[in-house]
Amino acid sequence: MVTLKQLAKELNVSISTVSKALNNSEEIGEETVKRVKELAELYNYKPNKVALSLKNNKTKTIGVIIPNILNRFLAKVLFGIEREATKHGYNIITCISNESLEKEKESLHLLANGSVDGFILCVAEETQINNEIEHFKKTISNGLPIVMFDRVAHDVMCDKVIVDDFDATYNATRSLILEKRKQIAFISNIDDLSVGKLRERGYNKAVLESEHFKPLVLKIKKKDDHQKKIKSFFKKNKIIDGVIAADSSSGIISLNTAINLGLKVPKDISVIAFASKSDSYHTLPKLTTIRQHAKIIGANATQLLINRIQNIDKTDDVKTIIVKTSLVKNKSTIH
Amino acid sequence: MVTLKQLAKELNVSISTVSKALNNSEEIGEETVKRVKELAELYNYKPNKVALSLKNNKTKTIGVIIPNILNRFLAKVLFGIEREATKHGYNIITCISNESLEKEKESLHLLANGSVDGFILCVAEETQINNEIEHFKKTISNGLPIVMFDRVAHDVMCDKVIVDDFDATYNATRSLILEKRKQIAFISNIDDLSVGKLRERGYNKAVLESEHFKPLVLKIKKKDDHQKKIKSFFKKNKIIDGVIAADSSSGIISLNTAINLGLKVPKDISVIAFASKSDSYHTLPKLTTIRQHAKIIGANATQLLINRIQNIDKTDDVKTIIVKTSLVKNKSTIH
DNA sequence: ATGAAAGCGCTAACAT
DNA sequence: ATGTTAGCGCTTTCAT
Repeated sequence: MVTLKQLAKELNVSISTVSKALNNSEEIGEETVKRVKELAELYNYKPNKVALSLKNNKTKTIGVIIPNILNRFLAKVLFGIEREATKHGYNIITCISNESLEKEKESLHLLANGSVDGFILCVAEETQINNEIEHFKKTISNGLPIVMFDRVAHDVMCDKVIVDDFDATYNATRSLILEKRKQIAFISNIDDLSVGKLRERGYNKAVLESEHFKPLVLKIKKKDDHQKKIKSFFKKNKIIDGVIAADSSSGIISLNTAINLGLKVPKDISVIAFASKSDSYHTLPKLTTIRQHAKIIGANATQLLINRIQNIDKTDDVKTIIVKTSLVKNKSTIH
Repeated sequence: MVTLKQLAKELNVSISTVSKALNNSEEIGEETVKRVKELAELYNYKPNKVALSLKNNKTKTIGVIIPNILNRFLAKVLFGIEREATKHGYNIITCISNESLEKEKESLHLLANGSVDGFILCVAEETQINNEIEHFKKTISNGLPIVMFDRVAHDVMCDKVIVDDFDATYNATRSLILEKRKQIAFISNIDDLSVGKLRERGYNKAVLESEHFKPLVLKIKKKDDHQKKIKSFFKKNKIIDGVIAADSSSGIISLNTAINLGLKVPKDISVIAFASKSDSYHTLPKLTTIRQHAKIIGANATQLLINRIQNIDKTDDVKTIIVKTSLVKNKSTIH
């Protein structure tokens, strides 16, 4: 990479002249500007990012810490973050916590050495279970803003972007009740997460407020064989004619298992799941899904963070944006 | 963030003394080292990454450019890259080209300003279609090494990590032939990609060398309705009793569609797809898959790049690592 | 044992 | 219109 120094030497002018010329300063003569720019072009000069970062005490880089890149929702949020960040001239450094508190702490720690201007993160499962928040607070008090999305730590004062999980699940459950379903089950493999609990509560509310209904919940653990669990759940509870799935995998497997057991979908049983569009193609009939608008969540989180970094909002008040879900009806439900 | 300067001031010693003390230099007195370290600990001092990068002319950061983060395989490779990079003290800056040549060029260009020490990338679809390679060559000649994985540009001299796509598909097709299948179809939505073509050729070879067989290929475009395409393909070609899918989506939809059409799997029809373990759970019976060991691919690519950055291999020869696939047999095939 | 100074690449205030 | 200098935070060589 060619530097100002080298250009200056070759042009027999000072470094600052070159710098000013390239930055279109009024001070420099027309002729000189032309010569400088031509040589810079020739050598494909680009200002060294590291030097600029040091000078400005800003890296134009965002640290993103996500628990699991194989989760479609999280991957999509990352996509949204990347796009929005790029739009504003920011790069993203991605760390994957793998749902581990230790790795999350370490990532936060390692990047808090001037590598990034702030963080966007989704709290790791282990962190939520242990309810640890000190590392977040410390980072913020060190002057590095954090924006949390989806799974958030409520006791940390920072900007947040969340989903209306409770309402979404409540409404989805209501819609199955209106289909005159008799026994609606709730199936989840994210019981440990804040959002998993919210979804269950939304389901419970809808079920309990209609007096003829009783909750019926299946919680699947990571190590379980999902297919087996769901199959035996269905066999044991033949009465089930509706499923609300807290995650895409549970939704897809539920529908396919129902069909495997000889049930007609949606005649005998309806299925709704938190899932993406492409997930809905993985069943026949296509799955009715609760869409979380992951890309928008990512974009919102990024905007919040950049605002805070650039201190556009002079207020110190933290903001919480709630991104509304949409219930996208396909053929796995009647209405 | 506290700096050496601040520590020095507070301790009434020079900056270089502090620096040396923290780096366990022999030159500094025991007592001083102790005082310095204690204060550094107290203030949670961390060497500024940007300053170090400038000094060392090394960022310890890798630029990763992937075409699509929603592709499970690519996400998994990214996971492998992140893990291996972290292990070696490297961060990754992720850019998503979105299969666009322009974005790929731009990302390469933007990060070639000292932001990263080298690149790991998977060539964008548009780049492969247009067969553009100048931007890669330019980057390399600017002194930034590139490692390509999966979809590679053969005419660019750089390290590569690829999959044995041809052999894998050939062998998978052979295994269906040995099941005495009569008409094995090949279904792909990645026809434009180098790996898609390799897989088709592997299939073709297996089919053509057994004289009783004829190739039967369905190519799905991005904009198509995958379910409809596959359903009508099956309806038009009732003779199909085996499917080799070049991608997970085609595999899952093929199997579910077959069942939807009343076929028994694997009795009436076998399905094998390039897909991951979790994909195999999205069908009943579980899908027999060709596994690409994405994490290993990511780890290998990272090792190659770090070796080159650190010039551990003094040779200039470029290396190509072929990561072998595994055929993981589940219940969507007989043998 | 400690400190001063130079230099990594850049910008900007301050000379000339 | 052009140049000199200082400084961002750090390491390291070279004084003292």
